[in-house]
Amino acid sequence: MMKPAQVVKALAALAQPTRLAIYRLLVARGPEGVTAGDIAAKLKAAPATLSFHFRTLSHAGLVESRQEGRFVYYTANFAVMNSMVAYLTENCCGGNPDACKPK
Amino acid sequence: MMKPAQVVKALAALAQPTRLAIYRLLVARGPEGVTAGDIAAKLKAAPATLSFHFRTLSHAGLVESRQEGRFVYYTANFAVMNSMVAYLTENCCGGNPDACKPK
DNA sequence: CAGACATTTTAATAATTGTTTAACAATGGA
DNA sequence: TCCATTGTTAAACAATTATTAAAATGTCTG
Repeated sequence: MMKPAQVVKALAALAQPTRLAIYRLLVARGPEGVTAGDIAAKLKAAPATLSFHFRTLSHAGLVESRQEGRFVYYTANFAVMNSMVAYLTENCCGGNPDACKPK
Repeated sequence: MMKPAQVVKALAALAQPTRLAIYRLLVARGPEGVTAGDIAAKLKAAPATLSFHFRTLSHAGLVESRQEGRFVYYTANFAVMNSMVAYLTENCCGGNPDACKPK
Protein backbone atom coordinates (compact mmCIF):
# COMPACT_ATOMS: atom_id res chain seq x y z
CA MET A 1 0.00 0.00 0.00
CA MET A 2 1.31 3.43 -0.94
CA LYS A 3 1.15 6.38 1.40
CA PRO A 4 -0.79 9.45 0.26
CA ALA A 5 2.38 11.53 -0.01
CA GLN A 6 3.95 8.97 -2.35
CA VAL A 7 0.87 8.96 -4.52
CA VAL A 8 0.82 12.76 -4.67
CA LYS A 9 4.45 12.75 -5.67
CA ALA A 10 3.86 10.23 -8.44
CA LEU A 11 0.82 12.10 -9.75
CA ALA A 12 2.70 15.39 -9.66
CA ALA A 13 5.55 13.80 -11.57
CA LEU A 14 3.18 12.79 -14.36
CA ALA A 15 1.23 16.05 -14.33
CA GLN A 16 3.53 17.86 -16.71
CA PRO A 17 3.47 17.53 -20.50
CA THR A 18 7.13 16.69 -21.02
CA ARG A 19 7.23 14.17 -18.19
CA LEU A 20 3.99 12.57 -19.30
CA ALA A 21 5.43 12.17 -22.79
CA ILE A 22 8.62 10.69 -21.38
CA TYR A 23 6.67 8.25 -19.30
CA ARG A 24 4.55 7.11 -22.21
CA LEU A 25 7.61 6.52 -24.34
CA LEU A 26 9.05 4.36 -21.58
CA VAL A 27 5.80 2.45 -21.08
CA ALA A 28 5.59 1.75 -24.79
CA ARG A 29 9.18 0.58 -24.88
CA GLY A 30 9.01 -1.84 -21.99
CA PRO A 31 11.83 -3.32 -19.91
CA GLU A 32 14.58 -2.62 -22.42
CA GLY A 33 14.29 1.11 -21.80
CA VAL A 34 15.23 4.17 -23.83
CA THR A 35 18.37 6.26 -23.67
CA ALA A 36 18.22 9.85 -22.48
CA GLY A 37 19.45 10.96 -25.87
CA ASP A 38 16.76 9.10 -27.80
CA ILE A 39 14.13 10.72 -25.63
CA ALA A 40 15.68 14.14 -26.16
CA ALA A 41 15.55 13.57 -29.91
CA LYS A 42 11.95 12.36 -29.92
CA LEU A 43 10.66 15.11 -27.67
CA LYS A 44 12.89 17.86 -29.01
CA ALA A 45 13.78 19.06 -25.55
CA ALA A 46 17.07 20.35 -24.14
CA PRO A 47 19.17 17.78 -22.27
CA ALA A 48 19.22 19.83 -19.09
CA THR A 49 15.46 20.14 -19.11
CA LEU A 50 15.08 16.41 -19.56
CA SER A 51 17.59 15.64 -16.86
CA PHE A 52 15.51 17.71 -14.48
CA HIS A 53 12.40 15.78 -15.47
CA PHE A 54 14.10 12.39 -15.23
CA ARG A 55 15.07 13.22 -11.71
CA THR A 56 11.51 14.12 -10.83
CA LEU A 57 10.20 10.88 -12.30
CA SER A 58 12.91 8.81 -10.61
CA HIS A 59 12.36 10.45 -7.27
CA ALA A 60 8.67 9.59 -7.56
CA GLY A 61 9.62 5.98 -8.21
CA LEU A 62 7.99 5.93 -11.63
CA VAL A 63 11.15 5.32 -13.61
CA GLU A 64 14.50 3.66 -13.08
CA SER A 65 17.80 4.10 -14.83
CA ARG A 66 20.85 2.06 -15.64
CA GLN A 67 24.10 3.13 -17.21
CA GLU A 68 25.52 1.23 -20.18
CA GLY A 69 28.71 2.67 -21.45
CA ARG A 70 28.14 6.31 -22.20
CA PHE A 71 24.39 5.89 -22.34
CA VAL A 72 21.80 6.06 -19.60
CA TYR A 73 18.74 3.88 -20.16
CA TYR A 74 15.50 4.81 -18.49
CA THR A 75 12.68 2.34 -17.88
CA ALA A 76 9.17 2.64 -16.52
CA ASN A 77 8.44 1.07 -13.14
CA PHE A 78 5.11 -0.63 -13.72
CA ALA A 79 4.63 -1.74 -10.13
CA VAL A 80 4.49 1.85 -8.93
CA MET A 81 1.99 2.78 -11.62
CA ASN A 82 -0.21 -0.15 -10.68
CA SER A 83 -0.06 0.74 -6.99
CA MET A 84 -1.00 4.30 -7.77
CA VAL A 85 -4.03 3.23 -9.77
CA ALA A 86 -5.02 0.83 -7.01
CA TYR A 87 -4.81 3.64 -4.49
CA LEU A 88 -7.05 5.87 -6.56
CA THR A 89 -9.77 3.30 -7.00
CA GLU A 90 -9.54 1.73 -3.57
CA ASN A 91 -12.78 1.01 -1.75
CA CYS A 92 -14.64 2.10 -4.85
CA CYS A 93 -18.34 2.82 -4.32
CA GLY A 94 -18.19 1.53 -0.77
CA GLY A 95 -17.29 -1.95 -1.91
CA ASN A 96 -19.76 -2.24 -4.79
CA PRO A 97 -17.42 -1.46 -7.66
CA ASP A 98 -19.79 -2.14 -10.56
CA ALA A 99 -20.59 1.56 -10.82
CA CYS A 100 -17.02 2.60 -11.52
CA LYS A 101 -15.60 -0.12 -13.76
CA PRO A 102 -15.14 0.51 -17.47
CA LYS A 103 -17.96 -0.89 -19.59
CA MET B 1 -9.26 8.99 -26.32
CA MET B 2 -8.11 11.83 -24.13
CA LYS B 3 -5.75 14.51 -25.32
CA PRO B 4 -2.44 14.89 -23.48
CA ALA B 5 -3.45 18.28 -22.10
CA GLN B 6 -6.60 16.81 -20.58
CA VAL B 7 -4.61 14.04 -18.96
CA VAL B 8 -2.09 16.50 -17.57
CA LYS B 9 -4.91 18.56 -16.14
CA ALA B 10 -6.51 15.54 -14.49
CA LEU B 11 -3.20 14.36 -13.04
CA ALA B 12 -2.41 17.83 -11.76
CA ALA B 13 -5.81 18.00 -10.15
CA LEU B 14 -5.10 14.81 -8.20
CA ALA B 15 -1.51 15.74 -7.40
CA GLN B 16 -2.34 17.68 -4.26
CA PRO B 17 -3.01 16.13 -0.84
CA THR B 18 -6.34 17.80 -0.15
CA ARG B 19 -7.71 17.11 -3.62
CA LEU B 20 -6.51 13.53 -3.56
CA ALA B 21 -8.30 13.04 -0.24
CA ILE B 22 -11.46 14.64 -1.64
CA TYR B 23 -11.34 12.39 -4.66
CA ARG B 24 -10.91 9.25 -2.61
CA LEU B 25 -13.86 10.16 -0.42
CA LEU B 26 -15.95 10.60 -3.54
CA VAL B 27 -14.76 7.35 -5.09
CA ALA B 28 -15.56 5.47 -1.89
CA ARG B 29 -18.99 7.05 -1.70
CA GLY B 30 -20.09 6.28 -5.24
CA PRO B 31 -22.87 7.84 -7.32
CA GLU B 32 -24.78 9.31 -4.39
CA GLY B 33 -22.03 11.82 -3.75
CA VAL B 34 -20.98 13.80 -0.70
CA THR B 35 -21.89 17.36 0.26
CA ALA B 36 -19.26 20.06 0.35
CA GLY B 37 -19.92 20.50 4.05
CA ASP B 38 -19.40 16.84 4.87
CA ILE B 39 -16.11 16.89 3.05
CA ALA B 40 -15.07 20.04 4.91
CA ALA B 41 -15.87 18.31 8.21
CA LYS B 42 -14.01 15.11 7.33
CA LEU B 43 -10.93 16.85 6.00
CA LYS B 44 -10.96 19.74 8.49
CA ALA B 45 -10.34 22.28 5.76
CA ALA B 46 -11.75 25.77 5.33
CA PRO B 47 -14.76 26.02 2.99
CA ALA B 48 -13.04 28.53 0.74
CA THR B 49 -10.03 26.27 0.36
CA LEU B 50 -12.24 23.34 -0.55
CA SER B 51 -14.26 25.37 -2.99
CA PHE B 52 -11.04 26.21 -4.78
CA HIS B 53 -10.11 22.53 -4.94
CA PHE B 54 -13.58 21.44 -6.09
CA ARG B 55 -13.31 23.84 -8.95
CA THR B 56 -9.94 22.40 -9.93
CA LEU B 57 -11.29 18.85 -9.84
CA SER B 58 -14.43 19.82 -11.76
CA HIS B 59 -12.50 21.68 -14.37
CA ALA B 60 -10.39 18.58 -14.90
CA GLY B 61 -13.54 16.53 -15.40
CA LEU B 62 -12.83 14.28 -12.44
CA VAL B 63 -15.83 15.29 -10.38
CA GLU B 64 -19.33 16.55 -11.00
CA SER B 65 -21.71 18.44 -8.78
CA ARG B 66 -25.42 18.82 -8.34
CA GLN B 67 -27.31 21.19 -6.11
CA GLU B 68 -30.01 19.88 -3.80
CA GLY B 69 -31.55 22.60 -1.74
CA ARG B 70 -28.83 24.37 0.14
CA PHE B 71 -26.37 21.54 -0.35
CA VAL B 72 -23.99 20.84 -3.19
CA TYR B 73 -23.26 17.17 -3.76
CA TYR B 74 -20.02 16.19 -5.43
CA THR B 75 -19.50 12.87 -7.19
CA ALA B 76 -16.50 11.21 -8.83
CA ASN B 77 -16.55 10.80 -12.60
CA PHE B 78 -15.28 7.28 -13.08
CA ALA B 79 -15.18 7.43 -16.86
CA VAL B 80 -12.55 10.16 -16.79
CA MET B 81 -10.45 8.23 -14.30
CA ASN B 82 -10.62 5.12 -16.46
CA SER B 83 -9.68 7.08 -19.58
CA MET B 84 -6.74 8.58 -17.77
CA VAL B 85 -5.46 5.19 -16.68
CA ALA B 86 -5.94 3.85 -20.20
CA TYR B 87 -3.91 6.75 -21.55
CA LEU B 88 -1.05 6.05 -19.17
CA THR B 89 -0.79 2.37 -20.00
CA GLU B 90 -1.55 2.64 -23.70
CA ASN B 91 0.60 0.62 -26.05
CA CYS B 92 2.30 -0.90 -23.05
CA CYS B 93 5.57 -2.69 -23.82
CA GLY B 94 5.08 -2.26 -27.52
CA GLY B 95 1.94 -4.39 -27.53
CA ASN B 96 3.21 -7.17 -25.30
CA PRO B 97 1.61 -6.07 -22.04
CA ASP B 98 2.53 -9.04 -19.87
CA ALA B 99 5.53 -7.22 -18.48
CA CYS B 100 3.49 -4.40 -17.00
CA LYS B 101 0.34 -6.02 -15.64
CA PRO B 102 -0.10 -6.54 -11.91
CA LYS B 103 0.78 -10.06 -10.78
C1' DC C 1 -39.53 39.16 4.68
C1' DA C 2 -35.71 38.45 8.06
C1' DG C 3 -32.24 35.65 9.59
C1' DA C 4 -29.41 31.57 9.51
C1' DC C 5 -27.04 28.32 6.80
C1' DA C 6 -24.13 26.37 2.80
C1' DT C 7 -21.03 27.47 -0.46
C1' DT C 8 -18.54 30.44 -3.79
C1' DT C 9 -15.87 34.48 -5.22
C1' DT C 10 -12.30 37.93 -4.88
C1' DA C 11 -7.93 39.80 -3.70
C1' DA C 12 -3.57 39.36 -1.57
C1' DT C 13 0.35 36.81 -0.25
C1' DA C 14 3.57 32.84 0.15
C1' DA C 15 5.44 28.82 -1.82
C1' DT C 16 6.49 25.74 -5.53
C1' DT C 17 7.76 24.61 -10.25
C1' DG C 18 9.78 24.76 -15.15
C1' DT C 19 13.16 26.59 -18.30
C1' DT C 20 17.45 28.38 -19.71
C1' DT C 21 22.36 28.99 -19.82
C1' DA C 22 26.77 27.74 -18.52
C1' DA C 23 29.84 24.87 -16.38
C1' DC C 24 30.96 20.17 -14.88
C1' DA C 25 31.70 14.81 -14.78
C1' DA C 26 32.20 10.42 -16.96
C1' DT C 27 32.89 7.37 -20.89
C1' DG C 28 35.15 5.61 -24.99
C1' DG C 29 37.65 6.00 -29.49
C1' DA C 30 41.68 8.01 -32.27
C1' DT D 1 46.48 11.22 -23.66
C1' DC D 2 43.31 14.21 -26.09
C1' DC D 3 38.96 15.13 -27.77
C1' DA D 4 34.15 14.40 -28.84
C1' DT D 5 30.08 12.50 -26.91
C1' DT D 6 26.53 11.68 -23.25
C1' DG D 7 24.38 13.30 -19.59
C1' DT D 8 24.03 15.90 -15.00
C1' DT D 9 24.36 19.92 -11.83
C1' DA D 10 23.95 24.77 -10.36
C1' DA D 11 22.12 29.34 -10.42
C1' DA D 12 18.78 32.66 -11.88
C1' DC D 13 14.41 33.98 -13.43
C1' DA D 14 9.48 33.65 -14.86
C1' DA D 15 5.27 31.50 -14.15
C1' DT D 16 2.01 28.83 -11.66
C1' DT D 17 -0.35 27.30 -7.48
C1' DA D 18 -2.24 27.04 -2.55
C1' DT D 19 -4.01 29.39 1.35
C1' DT D 20 -6.27 32.87 3.96
C1' DA D 21 -9.65 36.37 5.18
C1' DA D 22 -13.44 39.05 3.81
C1' DA D 23 -17.34 39.86 1.17
C1' DA D 24 -20.96 38.04 -1.72
C1' DT D 25 -24.50 34.66 -3.53
C1' DG D 26 -28.10 31.68 -3.11
C1' DT D 27 -31.53 28.76 -0.36
C1' DC D 28 -34.42 27.34 3.22
C1' DT D 29 -37.17 28.15 7.74
C1' DG D 30 -39.91 30.68 10.84
